[in-house]
Amino acid sequence: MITFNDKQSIYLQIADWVCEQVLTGKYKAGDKISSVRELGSELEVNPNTVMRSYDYLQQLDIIVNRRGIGFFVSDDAEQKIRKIQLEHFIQNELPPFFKTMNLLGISLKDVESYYQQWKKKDSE
Amino acid sequence: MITFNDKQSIYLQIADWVCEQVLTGKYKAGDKISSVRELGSELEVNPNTVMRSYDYLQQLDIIVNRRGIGFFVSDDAEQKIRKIQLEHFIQNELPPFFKTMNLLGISLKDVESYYQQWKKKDSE
Amino acid sequence: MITFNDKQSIYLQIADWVCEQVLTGKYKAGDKISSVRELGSELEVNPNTVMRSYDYLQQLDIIVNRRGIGFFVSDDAEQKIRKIQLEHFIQNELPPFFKTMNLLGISLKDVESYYQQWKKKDSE
Amino acid sequence: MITFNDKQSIYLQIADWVCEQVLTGKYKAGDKISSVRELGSELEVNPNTVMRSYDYLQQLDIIVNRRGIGFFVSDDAEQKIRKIQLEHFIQNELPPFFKTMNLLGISLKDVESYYQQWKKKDSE
DNA sequence: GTGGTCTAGACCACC
DNA sequence: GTGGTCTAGACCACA
Repeated sequence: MITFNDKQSIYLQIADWVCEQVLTGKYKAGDKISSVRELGSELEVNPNTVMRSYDYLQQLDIIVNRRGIGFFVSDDAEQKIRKIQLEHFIQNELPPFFKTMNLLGISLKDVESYYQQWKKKDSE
Repeated sequence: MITFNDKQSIYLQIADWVCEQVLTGKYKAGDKISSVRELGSELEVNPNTVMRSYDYLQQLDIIVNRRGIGFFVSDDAEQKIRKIQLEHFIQNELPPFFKTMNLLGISLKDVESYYQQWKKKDSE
Repeated sequence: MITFNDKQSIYLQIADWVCEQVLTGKYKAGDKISSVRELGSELEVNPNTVMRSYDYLQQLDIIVNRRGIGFFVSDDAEQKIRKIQLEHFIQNELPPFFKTMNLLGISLKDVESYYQQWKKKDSE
Repeated sequence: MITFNDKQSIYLQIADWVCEQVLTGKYKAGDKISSVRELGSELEVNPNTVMRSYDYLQQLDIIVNRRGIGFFVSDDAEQKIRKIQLEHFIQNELPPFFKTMNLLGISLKDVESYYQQWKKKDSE
């Protein structure tokens, strides 16, 4: 379901994955998300780790907890995620991305052609 | 000389910085680079940390050691760096970059306009 | 458990020892190996030194790390080790060995008789 | 003239090379060997380093110094070298060599075939 | 002067 | 509990 990356902590990768489900519409506002135990066993990860992801998402008001019932996608989750990720993308991802492009002599046209290739692969 | 970032370990940032010096031509093939002690005191960092960077670069054949004399930029350092970084960029940076673009609904034109802004800032 | 040799750095001797455990089947693919602290106190060596060994083995894909859990013998560790050591033996050990044999006038028969003696000692 | 190896100190490699010249008869008992400066510039090495080699060989009574004239191969140099190297070979080289053979499953017959190959190459 | 190794001890994030 | 990084300081061999 997720293939984990070694360079980022697992709980953040799980949180990102949940956000992705929201952005792609697989999780909608008000939906109940998998329980900590479910997701833990599914991903072969310690439930504590999943709990940490949910804690993190809860702090960002992306999910809410109803005691004894489970975690639910909050009403404005999608907007929140969009806002947070867009900000992060522009401030923290684009500048080093552009810097690397410059250093390696990669033009926007090059990026565009890679983009076309990637879209093909992705749609397969 | 370098302003360190909290998200990556110092020794990797030093290694990256050395690579940047090579790519921008400030260090050329055969040049002696600063000794671990020199660079350590210059960056206000422990010499062991610099040593770790140099170790790392040596494994990649980007720098070589001459016993008792110091570290030198290897002959094909620039090619090596270009190859490694280009590969990394295409395989590990572009795909998640495109994925995020898609998720957030950012087009290549958007990226281009950010690029123009960034170039202005950079040239100031 | 290991008696260290002065001529090679400790961290490399530890790495070699781990490889030996794999080659002799004491560690099998997927096994968790001792934590850096465990092995450090067992060998009366600083944990950092063990860490350096593990770092080295990890670069060779002989062991892998699971975040927060420990180091594990990688699936193809034995093959990797065999390949690396065989290559090293043939390219870097045999030629000077033969050269010395020639210079000192030692024949293969001589070597064989020493071999028989060594096997006796070893089996005691 | 010599291609230096990174794993051993240069002065020992130079000393080994001198011994080799004696064993192969290129230097004979009583011969004057290259001066420290000559050999230093020839090998592109600091004269101090060559001096250290000569010091080392002098301690072993393999060469002798005649003040103001130079270093000379001592009368029993060849025997001395043979004795020292043979001892070293049997005590320090053979055992780990046999151990590696065992671990990697290499037989004496394998070694013999490699030996034949090596002799061919060497005689080219 | 150069690197190379090791120790001791600290702090951190993560599982 | 796990590894990962960094510091401070020491000692060594080498050029």
